[in-house]
Amino acid sequence: MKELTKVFKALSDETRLRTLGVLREKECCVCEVMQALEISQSKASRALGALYDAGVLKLRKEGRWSLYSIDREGMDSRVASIIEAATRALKDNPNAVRGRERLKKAERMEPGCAYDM
Amino acid sequence: MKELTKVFKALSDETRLRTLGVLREKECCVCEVMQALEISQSKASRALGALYDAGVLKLRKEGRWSLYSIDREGMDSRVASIIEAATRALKDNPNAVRGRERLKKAERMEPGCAYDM
DNA sequence: AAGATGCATGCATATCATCGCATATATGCA
DNA sequence: TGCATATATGCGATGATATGCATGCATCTT
Repeated sequence: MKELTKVFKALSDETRLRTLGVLREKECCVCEVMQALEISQSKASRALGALYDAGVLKLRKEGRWSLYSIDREGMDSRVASIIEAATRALKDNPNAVRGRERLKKAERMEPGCAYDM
Repeated sequence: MKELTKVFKALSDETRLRTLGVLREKECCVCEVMQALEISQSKASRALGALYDAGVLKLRKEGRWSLYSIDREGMDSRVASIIEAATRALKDNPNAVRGRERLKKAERMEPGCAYDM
């Protein structure tokens, strides 16, 4: 039960949901997420961390990058169907679509982001 | 997006999730929920109210009773698939099962509630 | 009409979440 | 080694949540 509420809590925040919407597309590093969503580095890092803690994402370290992706195989099947429903809901969401648009432009090295919102 | 986060937020609390687990079974009045989950009246009322506000439940007033049930038809399809995943996840959850067990007793104790009439 | 019942809600309060800022850690490169 | 980059996190301020208690309100019963 706790595991379930944890997942729902992770999805209950707009930043984190948008993050999931971007990861729907592909594995991302923190700096790609911050560019795609136009958010600060700490905000992106925390959003990813929360989704990771909830068991939704997996993490792969590569050099100085932390590469996050949806952990489709590792998830409990109950959680998996929730995440699937969530990502499907994000498919046509305008907000999520915009995030994925910006993701295409995002590059892997973009320091000291001034975005901060 | 806001609608989605609202639904997830509604599901991110143990009391509310357990409430959904009970409603999975049948339409319930507030007093049945409070007995099934062994929680206070105000807690039950608020849990139901929050799920209602999120668009997950519908409400039918009958005499002095407020009868809540999962609004399967009225829900947005995106939300519906999330709720379906959630209720499926609650199907075998021990905590949720216990709630439904107690719900059966609650019926006996409150024959005026729901059902019949 | 008076009392009981079922429910919603305002208030006070305790707990928790969010976020920017600054900083720590780890890695890579010259 | 020294410096830049990518990420994580401690801290503090601000805001949001959860919940018990008391009470208000509508409805039913007698």
